[in-house]
Amino acid sequence: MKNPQATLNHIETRSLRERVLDVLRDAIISGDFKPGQMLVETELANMLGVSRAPLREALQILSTEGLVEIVPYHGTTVRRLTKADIEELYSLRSVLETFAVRRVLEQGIAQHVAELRRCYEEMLAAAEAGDLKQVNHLDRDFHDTLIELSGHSLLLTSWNVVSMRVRQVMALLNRRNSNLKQIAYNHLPIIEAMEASDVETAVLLIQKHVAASGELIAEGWEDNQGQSDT
Amino acid sequence: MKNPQATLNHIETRSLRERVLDVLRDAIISGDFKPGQMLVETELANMLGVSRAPLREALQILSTEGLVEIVPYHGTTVRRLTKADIEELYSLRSVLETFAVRRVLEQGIAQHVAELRRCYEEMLAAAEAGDLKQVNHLDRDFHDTLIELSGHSLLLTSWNVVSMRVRQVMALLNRRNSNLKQIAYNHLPIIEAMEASDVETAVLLIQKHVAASGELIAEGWEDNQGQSDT
DNA sequence: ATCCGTGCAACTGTCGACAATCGACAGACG
DNA sequence: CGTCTGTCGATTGTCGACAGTTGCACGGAT
Repeated sequence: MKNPQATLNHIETRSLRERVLDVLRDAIISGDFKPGQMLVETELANMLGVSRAPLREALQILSTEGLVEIVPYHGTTVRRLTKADIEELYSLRSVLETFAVRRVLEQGIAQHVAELRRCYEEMLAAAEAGDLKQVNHLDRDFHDTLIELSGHSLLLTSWNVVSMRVRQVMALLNRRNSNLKQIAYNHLPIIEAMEASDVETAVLLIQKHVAASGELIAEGWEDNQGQSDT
Repeated sequence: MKNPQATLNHIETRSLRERVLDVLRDAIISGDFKPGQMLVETELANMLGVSRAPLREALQILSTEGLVEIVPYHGTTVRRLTKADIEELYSLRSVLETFAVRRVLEQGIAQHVAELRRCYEEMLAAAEAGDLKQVNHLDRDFHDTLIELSGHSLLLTSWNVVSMRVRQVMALLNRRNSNLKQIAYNHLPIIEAMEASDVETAVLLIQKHVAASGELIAEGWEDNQGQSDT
């Protein structure tokens, strides 16, 4: 291809199933679909302008990802999030991230940690600009990057499931924009420990980091938080 | 209901999708479907006597479970298992089981560990009877029980994905029936450490246990092991 | 002989229609 | 009045048919 025109973006060639999947997942993760909400197939299909076949395939996938609950002949609902779920979510998250830290440091490629620092710098900048949304995004990015750097594809897929639901929790909570800079600062010690290849300190710090936000959220969680009334 | 008759067991009411899913999953896990093998929808549908709709839904699920690979317009194949996959599988498995051990011991309910010992006793009995299949089954049972005892449902679902693929690896390898009793004995120290509530020893032992079998398998693994030639 | 289009066959992707299932409600019966 | 039973509406489960895409074999031009 000889650059026939500046750039013309790819036309959507992904299957309907995948596009439907993305739309629904986003709606759940972003909190547009509330926990407990009924997802009626014919309704959704009409809304999205597709037939029920690809829609159902997408729902099956969401089910295995734990985002929706399918009860045979009774319909699909957005999965409810109990306090116990939150506890499980953050405890497993801690385990996975700990594993990732160890793995990244075992490889000992300094360039990797540099990428984390770049995340941090951007997060700090966004925090100073008071951009809550961007801070949240970069926060996610930081943790996603950490997992990716481990170069462990199976870990990554497990992580994705956990990560999505964490995002859902955050969205339902609309994190009161507490001290943004503090959020950014919290990541610094972790990076520094990793730069120093101090595995045990890094592990301890990330566990504390995850546990702290987990407890903070679980503390004020009502089991019917952000729940649909229908 | 006044016990009209002793008991009559429920008739199969599960959806076709679920039943198809189980059949396909078993075929893959047991090695009947070889890695790389093409899974043609129309063929499978005819074999199973169902239409393609529920079949496809089952395939989508298998895809998210990592057992098959769906390439748009090109078909579905049983996922290949490379040496790197095995390494990832066993390393994550180690992490998950370690987490489970900690969690079980934190709860400190002695009755739980007793259940593990029961598994062990049965395994030993089967080993002495020279029943390879039963030993393998109880080996699985031991590790599944460990996870279940943690009472962590999210961990359990993550585990299931890992566990299934471990079973697939074992099936493709048709474990040479080495010293069966040795397999059973290997579990004893873990149980004893747990009974003594010696968390760190138990963790160390289970990590060694998993790492040992992982290395043993990865060592002799050809990347095209048990692969379909089609 | 090689290269390039063209049609074909084998799939997968999508759709609309029909069947099966369940909960709720109303009505019959004791 | 309570219990059981039949019916109904809504929703999911399943199917067969059709549309779209891909790779490949075939044939013609160079």
